[in-house]
Amino acid sequence: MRAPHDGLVRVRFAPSPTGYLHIGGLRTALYCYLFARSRGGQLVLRIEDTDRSRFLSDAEEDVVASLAWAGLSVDESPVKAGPFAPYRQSERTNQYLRHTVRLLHRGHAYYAFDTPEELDAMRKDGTFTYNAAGRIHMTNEFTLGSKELGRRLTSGEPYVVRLKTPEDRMVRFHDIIRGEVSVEASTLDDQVLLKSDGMPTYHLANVVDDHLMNITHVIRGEEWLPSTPKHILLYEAFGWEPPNMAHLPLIMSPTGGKLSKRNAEKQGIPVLVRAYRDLGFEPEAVINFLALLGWNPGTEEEVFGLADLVDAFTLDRVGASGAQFSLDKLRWFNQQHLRRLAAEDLLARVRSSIHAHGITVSDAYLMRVLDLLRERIVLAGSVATEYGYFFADPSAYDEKGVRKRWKDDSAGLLTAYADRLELLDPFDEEALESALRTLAGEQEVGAGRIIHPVRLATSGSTFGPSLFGMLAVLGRDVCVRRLQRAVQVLGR
RNA sequence: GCCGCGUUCGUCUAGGGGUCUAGGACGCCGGCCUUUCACGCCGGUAACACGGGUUCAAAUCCCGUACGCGGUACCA
Repeated sequence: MRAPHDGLVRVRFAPSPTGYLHIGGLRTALYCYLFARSRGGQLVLRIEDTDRSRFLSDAEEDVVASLAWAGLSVDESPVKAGPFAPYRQSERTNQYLRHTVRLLHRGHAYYAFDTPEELDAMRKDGTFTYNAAGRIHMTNEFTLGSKELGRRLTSGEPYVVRLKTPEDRMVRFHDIIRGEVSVEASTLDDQVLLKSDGMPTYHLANVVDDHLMNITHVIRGEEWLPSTPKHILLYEAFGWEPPNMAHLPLIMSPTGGKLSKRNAEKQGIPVLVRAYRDLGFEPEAVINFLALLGWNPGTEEEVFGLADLVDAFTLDRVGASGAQFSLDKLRWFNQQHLRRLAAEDLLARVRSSIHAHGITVSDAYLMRVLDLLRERIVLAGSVATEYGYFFADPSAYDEKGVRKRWKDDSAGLLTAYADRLELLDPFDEEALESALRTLAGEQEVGAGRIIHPVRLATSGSTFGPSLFGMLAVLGRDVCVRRLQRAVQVLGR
């Protein structure tokens, strides 16, 4: 089955605005993007807002913002317009109506009047399927008679339109990732196409729009695989050539199972794209991680920028089995990407997260801090949280550290060191170190006897970057003040 | 229940009949470096779900079983 539009590849990402963009949704969008771009094709963002009861008004905005944050550009979207506008399904209802009528005329669809309650009751015993065998027991075009049908239709009684599933045949299609997939038509439901509120279901809207928008490749999550045969039937009913299909494996939680919001957050894994942004993750790292979750380049290369991914990506290297999300690995990718940033870019990234924490510092100072921290930060957002002592005096001293490092002679040694710092010139790394070592020599103690308490006093912590580099950045006044304060607080 | 899709180290994966005593990465463990914690470097742990075929030969092909996941809505 070849798509009709030779040459130009057109892919669509079609989220439903029922919530903010999920990390799994971003992965689908990414694969759509990578495939489209790697083939010199186009990417369309289409909003599938046909469920009015679950509609969330700012979800679309979040999708657009999240894609932009991730660096995934689209060629056509509700906010960008294009030759196939509108791109919100709620604004295309006339199309769905028109096509439903077409199906009705051709005998591929029919009117049905069963209420949700009646349907529930039928399904209670578990064996009911609304198909060729089941529909003769229901209230519809086939069981009502033309007079009653006409009456109900003209009197405005609520109805749905269902697809008339063929009785006994195999429905087959080729999936780029899974190969040939086939299912017996009798196991399929007479899918509702048009709901009683006049809106189309996903199935109808999706098929109609993909066709009308010249989509050549449908790339979506595996959860759609079971309903694809119904879509194939719809394409046939319309007399259209189906697009190429590719069903992506699902992202699973670290304990297996769907990476649902509840499931994931219980394990400390954010699911919303905006949460990764707020936590200070690098968009390229998130993208890199997501790309390798289900796809691999066939080489041992792992760190990719978006452009590299576009160059390397092919759909035939996408795996078929679900992959568990791993925060550890994401953090590793984040660190890799952080390191590749030019100094100014790193500064900009950290500056924005620092501002978000209400801290103000000069770029010059922050740059010096970053020189010290560059190799150790995993997350831009962690500079403000884990290395807060560069911006404010420590509010507490690590308890375990105090027990281990604060000795009887600490107060005396620190006081002596503080005195020397007052006079130190120049106040730089080298001078700081030699002053400390000189003091240690005079007092006949190991340098560590001073180094550790000094770190504790100036940072509140037992670990961190090179001590003397840190003191130099902090500056004379801050160092002296913190040393004296620690002597006061920790005493002896 | 029924339908569909999957199954290589704990995790992401390479491999697609002989080159597999199964490779890489994350994690974990050890060592080196070091004032600390990281980084870096060196080393280690650890996998072909099971059972039948096919074949001279199977992680690779076929069938079955088990397990996992998805679907089974007037949700997408």
